[in-house]
Amino acid sequence: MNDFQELIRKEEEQQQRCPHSYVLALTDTMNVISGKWKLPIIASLLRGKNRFKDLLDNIEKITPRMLSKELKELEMNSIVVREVYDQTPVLITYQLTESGKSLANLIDTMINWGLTHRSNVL
Amino acid sequence: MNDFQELIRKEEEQQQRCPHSYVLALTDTMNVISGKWKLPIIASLLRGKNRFKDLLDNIEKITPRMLSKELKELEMNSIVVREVYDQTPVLITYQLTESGKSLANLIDTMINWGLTHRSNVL
DNA sequence: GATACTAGTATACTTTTGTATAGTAAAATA
DNA sequence: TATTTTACTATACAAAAGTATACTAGTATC
Repeated sequence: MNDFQELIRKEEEQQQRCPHSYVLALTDTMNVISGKWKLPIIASLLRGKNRFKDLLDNIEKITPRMLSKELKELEMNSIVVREVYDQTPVLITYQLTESGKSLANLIDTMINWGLTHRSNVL
Repeated sequence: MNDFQELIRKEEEQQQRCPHSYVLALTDTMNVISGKWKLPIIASLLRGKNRFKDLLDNIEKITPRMLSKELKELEMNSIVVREVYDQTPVLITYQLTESGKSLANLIDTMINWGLTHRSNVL
């Protein structure tokens, strides 16, 4: 293959690749939902559990270390906001942002794919 | 809290939990797409790359070990079928199943969530 | 005053996931 | 005959992710 053919091939390849912004968007989404505890935490928050202890009780087998770590990551990714109510005793809540709440649609799509896949495989 | 109250509380909690089949479906979906290389492989297959070498060349930095390992997992999960054409030299292709192809919709949903999230965060 | 609850943190460890590097067998090409 | 191509496998290792267990500080309750 000569240089010209190689150039053509590369250009064709470029056409087939999806835009870089799509790759970034997909990576962002994966970062938000991947790991053992992200989706259980988000699902619990969608159901209205919003205190540390609520989540700890609601999510089976999660340790405080993991819950704390994951909540921090979700906060950094703007999925969750941590709010401190300066009462006595202090009350701390974790609320989903708009982006966080909008994950419900994605989760639905994932559940639907999973259900269809199960019926395909049988 | 007495036993009756506890019972009521548990029943309310049950109502809030999503059906077990949904949890299974979501877990299935996560298993299919999680890991560093699953989505790049699926995306390449969607673009028509179907030989081992094609994928190896098309997916930046993947090693043959990982490609082989992931393709086997995708095959076990009925996302991909490996076909051996008994020519000489032998030709082996990896094709997406219907379930595999239908991941394109899920990927689109994920990209759209990611794009919206990026614009929300700015 | 002792115990319990909330909201976590600290340390050490195990398991899972991914990487680096080299090698194989069968056929095709130079 | 030597090198290249396809389609992988093998071994060892490093890094990331998750677990187990214990602990803390502040307040509240018995």
